[in-house]
Amino acid sequence: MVSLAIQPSLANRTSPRSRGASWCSAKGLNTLLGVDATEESDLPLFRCVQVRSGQSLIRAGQVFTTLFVVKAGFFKTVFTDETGNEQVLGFPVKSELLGTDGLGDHAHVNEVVALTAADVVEIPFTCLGTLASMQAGLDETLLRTVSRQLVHEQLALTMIGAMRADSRMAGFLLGIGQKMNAMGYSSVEFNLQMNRQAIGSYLGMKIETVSRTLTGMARSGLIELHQRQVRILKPDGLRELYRQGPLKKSNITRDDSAAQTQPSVPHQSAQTPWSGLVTGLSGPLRRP
Amino acid sequence: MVSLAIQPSLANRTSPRSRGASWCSAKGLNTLLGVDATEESDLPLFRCVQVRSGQSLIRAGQVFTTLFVVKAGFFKTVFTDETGNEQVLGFPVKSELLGTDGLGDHAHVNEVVALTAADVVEIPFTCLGTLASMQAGLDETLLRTVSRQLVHEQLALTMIGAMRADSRMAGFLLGIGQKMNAMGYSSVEFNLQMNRQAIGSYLGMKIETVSRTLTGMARSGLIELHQRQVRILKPDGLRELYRQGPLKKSNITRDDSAAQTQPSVPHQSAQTPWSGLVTGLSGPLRRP
DNA sequence: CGGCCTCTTGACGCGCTTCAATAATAGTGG
DNA sequence: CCACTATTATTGAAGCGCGTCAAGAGGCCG
Repeated sequence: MVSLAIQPSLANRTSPRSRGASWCSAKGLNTLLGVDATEESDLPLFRCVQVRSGQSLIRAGQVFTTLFVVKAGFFKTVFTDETGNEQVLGFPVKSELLGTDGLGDHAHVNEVVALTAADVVEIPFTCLGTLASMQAGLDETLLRTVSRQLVHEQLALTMIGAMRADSRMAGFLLGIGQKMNAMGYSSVEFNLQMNRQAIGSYLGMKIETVSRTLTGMARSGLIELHQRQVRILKPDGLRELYRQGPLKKSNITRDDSAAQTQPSVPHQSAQTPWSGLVTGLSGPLRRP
Repeated sequence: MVSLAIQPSLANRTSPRSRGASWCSAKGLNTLLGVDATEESDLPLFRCVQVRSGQSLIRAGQVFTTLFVVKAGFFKTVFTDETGNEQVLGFPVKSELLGTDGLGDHAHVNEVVALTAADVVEIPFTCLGTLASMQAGLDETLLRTVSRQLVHEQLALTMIGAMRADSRMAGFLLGIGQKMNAMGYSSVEFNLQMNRQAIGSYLGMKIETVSRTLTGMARSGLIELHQRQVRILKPDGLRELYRQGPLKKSNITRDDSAAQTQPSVPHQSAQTPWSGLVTGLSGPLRRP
C-alpha cells in the first residue's frame, strides 16, 4: 500500500539546506527515535542533511514529501494564521519528528525553523498519495509518535487555557530542563536557544510579561538568569508554582458517579506532570 | 506486522455501553470516514454500539484497545490534569475518530463523554503491541486523521493563546455551524449540545465570560439566543469578529529573507479560517 | 564608535476573573 | 398539579493579572 522509497535525486530542490550529505541506516533511525531495533538493516538508506541557524527546514504551504528526525540542534515550529499572527507550537530537539502536520493533507501548515545549526535525517515519502506498511516497522513508530504529539498539544492547550503566566513559565523551564537532561545535558543549567518573543508566543504571553516573569523568578531566588542562560536553583519551587498554577481556578464538577470498570494504568504524569510540555516526545518509544 | 482483528467477545467489559449490537462493514466505515472506498468488503466486521447521554465512552487511564468512529450523536473530549482541572479539548461528532490519544502509549489520557445518545463503530486492535498494515487501507486513513487532529489542536492553541474572548466565541460558533452543515443540518441555526461550562473550558474562559459574550452578541444583533438554541443572524459579523481577533496584537517580526523555493499549495484556510476550530475533521479525506 | 537588535523596567488601562446574588429550567416526589 | 430542590445560566460590582505604550539599558557587529 505504501512505499517508502529513497528518492535518488532531490537535487531539483533549491532549498537552502542540502549540502554535505551523509547517510543513516534504518536501524540507526530507530535507535534515534528510541525504538527497540529488531530486524532492521544496517544499510545506510536515509539521507542526513545539515541546516544552518535561522533557516527554514519546512515552510507553510509547502507540499509534503518527507518527514525529518532531528539528530542534533534546536528548532522551533511556527504556525502563521491568515492575519499574519505567529504562534510558536514547540521547540523540537534531538530524536523528535518534524513535518507530521503535512501527513493529513499532503501540505504543510507549519514552518519549522532551525534555532541553531542542526542535523536532520530525511524520511522521504513517494508522493503517490498512499503511504503505509513502511519498511522497518516505521509505520507503527510513526503513528504512535504522532499520537504523542497530539497529546502534547493537548497538554499545552490546557496550560495556556487555564494557568497563570508564572505557572506556565515554570512548566516551560522544567520541561526544557527535562529535555536537556534527555539529551545528556544538565537539567538545571542550560541555554535557552530561543528569544523572548518565541517563548512568549509559545506560552501565550507578551514578551514584557516573559521578561517580568523571569526576572521575578530570579528575584525570588528560584532561578539564576543571565541573558538566555538559565540555572534552576529551586526545582521544587518551580514545581509548586506549576502545580498551583490554576489560580485561574478550576470549575471542578467531578461527577464520580461510576467507578472504574476498565483495567487502568497509574496516571502517567504523577511524577513529572510537565513532561512533554515543551515538545512531543517525553521519552523513548517502547513496546508495552 | 499488524493485525486488526475482531475481538469475538468484549463481554468482560462492564462498561456502561455495549448493548444492542449491530455491525458495520469495512466499506461502510471508510464511507463514514470520508475515504473513497476501493476494494473493501461488504462483510459486517465492525461492531456498532450505542452510548447513552452522559456516559463515558473512554476514561482517562484506561488501557487502549480500540478506536471509535462516531456514527451519530455528540461527544466531548476532556483532559483532566493531576490537580483535577478539566480542559475540554473538542466536541467530536459524526465521522470523527475517537481514542487516538491512546495510540502513543497504549493508555488513554483523555475522557470521552457522550453529550447526547450516540452510536459509534468499534475499531479494535489486538493488544500485542504491534499495529500496522491494517486491512482495508485503514492505516493510511488513520495516520492522516491523527495528523489532522494534530493540526486542529494547533489551531485551537493559536486561538486561545492570541485572541480575545469574543473572537474565540465567534470562531467557535462559526465552527459549530460548519460542522452542523457537514452533518446535513443548518449552519446558522442549531442547538449547542454542551453547557456553558464546557464551552468555557474549551475556549479558555470562565462561564460568566461565556454568558456575557453570548448575550453581548445577541444584544448587538449578531445572533439570536434562547438557552442553548442559537441562530446566527450575521455570519459576516462573526467572521469579522473572528478575524480582528488578535487585538491582543501580534508581534509580527516577519523575516522574509528567503523566497519560496518549493512548490506550494494555496493557503488552505483562505476561505474559512475557522474550519476545524471545533474539531478535527474539516472535511472528508480524499487522495490528492 | 554608532546603529541595531534584544531585553528590561515602569506606569497605565483594559479584559477577564472573581465574588456574590438572582433568575430560569429541569428533575423529583407528594 | 404544584411545591421543592438541584442544576444551569444570567447579571452586577470590584479587583487584578496581563496587555499596552513608552523609555531606557545592554549586547552584537560593522
